[in-house]
Amino acid sequence: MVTTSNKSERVPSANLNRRVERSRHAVLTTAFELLSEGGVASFSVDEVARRSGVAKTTIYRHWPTREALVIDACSRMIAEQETPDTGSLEGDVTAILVEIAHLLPTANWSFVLPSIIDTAERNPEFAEIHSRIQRGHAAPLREVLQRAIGRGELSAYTDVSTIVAALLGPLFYRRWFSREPIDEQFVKAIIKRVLASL
Amino acid sequence: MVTTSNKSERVPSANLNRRVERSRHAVLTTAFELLSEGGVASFSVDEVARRSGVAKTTIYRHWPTREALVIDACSRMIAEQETPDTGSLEGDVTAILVEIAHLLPTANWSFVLPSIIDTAERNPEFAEIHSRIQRGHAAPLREVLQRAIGRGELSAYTDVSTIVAALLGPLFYRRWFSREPIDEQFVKAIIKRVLASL
DNA sequence: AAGATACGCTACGGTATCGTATCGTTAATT
DNA sequence: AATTAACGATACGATACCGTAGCGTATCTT
Repeated sequence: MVTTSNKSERVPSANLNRRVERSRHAVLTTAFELLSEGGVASFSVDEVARRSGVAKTTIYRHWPTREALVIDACSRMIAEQETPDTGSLEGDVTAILVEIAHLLPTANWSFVLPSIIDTAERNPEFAEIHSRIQRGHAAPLREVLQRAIGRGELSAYTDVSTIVAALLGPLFYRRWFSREPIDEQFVKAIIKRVLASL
Repeated sequence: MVTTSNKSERVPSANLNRRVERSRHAVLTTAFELLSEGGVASFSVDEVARRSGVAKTTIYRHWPTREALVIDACSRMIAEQETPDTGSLEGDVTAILVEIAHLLPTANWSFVLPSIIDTAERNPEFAEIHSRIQRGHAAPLREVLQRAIGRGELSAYTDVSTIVAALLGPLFYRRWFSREPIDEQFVKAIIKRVLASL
């Protein structure tokens, strides 16, 4: 940036940022919470102002428009998951899917995701966000599959995308479509079927 | 409330119904169209009135509230699919999945479904509708699997629900989550994997 | 201590929507 | 032909939301 030297290009100081950050953080937290409850559709800046205690005028000083705030709040959902390394493909895949199965009924993002998908269906900005969230979910799985290919545990010609769909699809299906419980037995059954076919 | 005399029970005549049906039909058609475009969230009675040419007052004579109309329009999406009968399980499953794969990128309901799922996440009435739509999609698959069990082609202890999730999940995953194309090669790969494990 | 910066509060104007009321008109019933 | 039922047009009150303006206050910077 700029040196504080001769006259100045006014670098924002730490204290100043602390103040700005306080309201920014309060707003984003509330926004995310509101999003979890009602989805993108029922999200309103007025409500965020009411709940967070931050004045609406202040909110509009940080975000130019409602949509910008929603998008910013959505980005909070891009939660990278850690990639396990058990040594075997089956171990890795099991670890990942059990974790996801555990998160699906409870995690906040699982309530918001349909709303984002819906919005993404008609709004490119949300399509981009959805794409990032999606990649985040699939990333660990892709990695352990690639590693298995590296070890020679899988053929180098394996179609990773298909396997990912075959593994994640059934879980997501149960969470949002058939709304059946996702118990460990189910997860194991899916894994067994998919891996047996490789 | 007056009896029309001793004899008749004032059955609404055909002509009267014709008139009522005309507006009912116009409204429902427009409502469904509007739903396909913008989802449940952006659905408005005023817009239906504008597009359909039916006066808003008339709409409210038939549906007590906006939500009632939306729900009624959503019900139009419960499109039963026909169940094939090729003689073999693989033939039947292939026929069903290819058909779905063909519909997923184009059919109107595929644009609205995320919106319904989102709404269903917090609204019991929509949860019920979603459940019916869902059962409609899975029904043919369940049936051909049951038939296969009947023929002895599958073990009587096969968990049908798991197989359905394993087959439909990957397709839905690609349509709404990873947004990858669903070509015939992919469908065949999924079917092969799942059926090989039985 | 003095000036700059971010904030809170209240109040707008504008728009969209819901659901209702009123009243005149058209179509169907008898 | 007379009556009844459904419809259309307009207007309305109520509410919620967006985004902005004005102005005073608290906090930070120097």
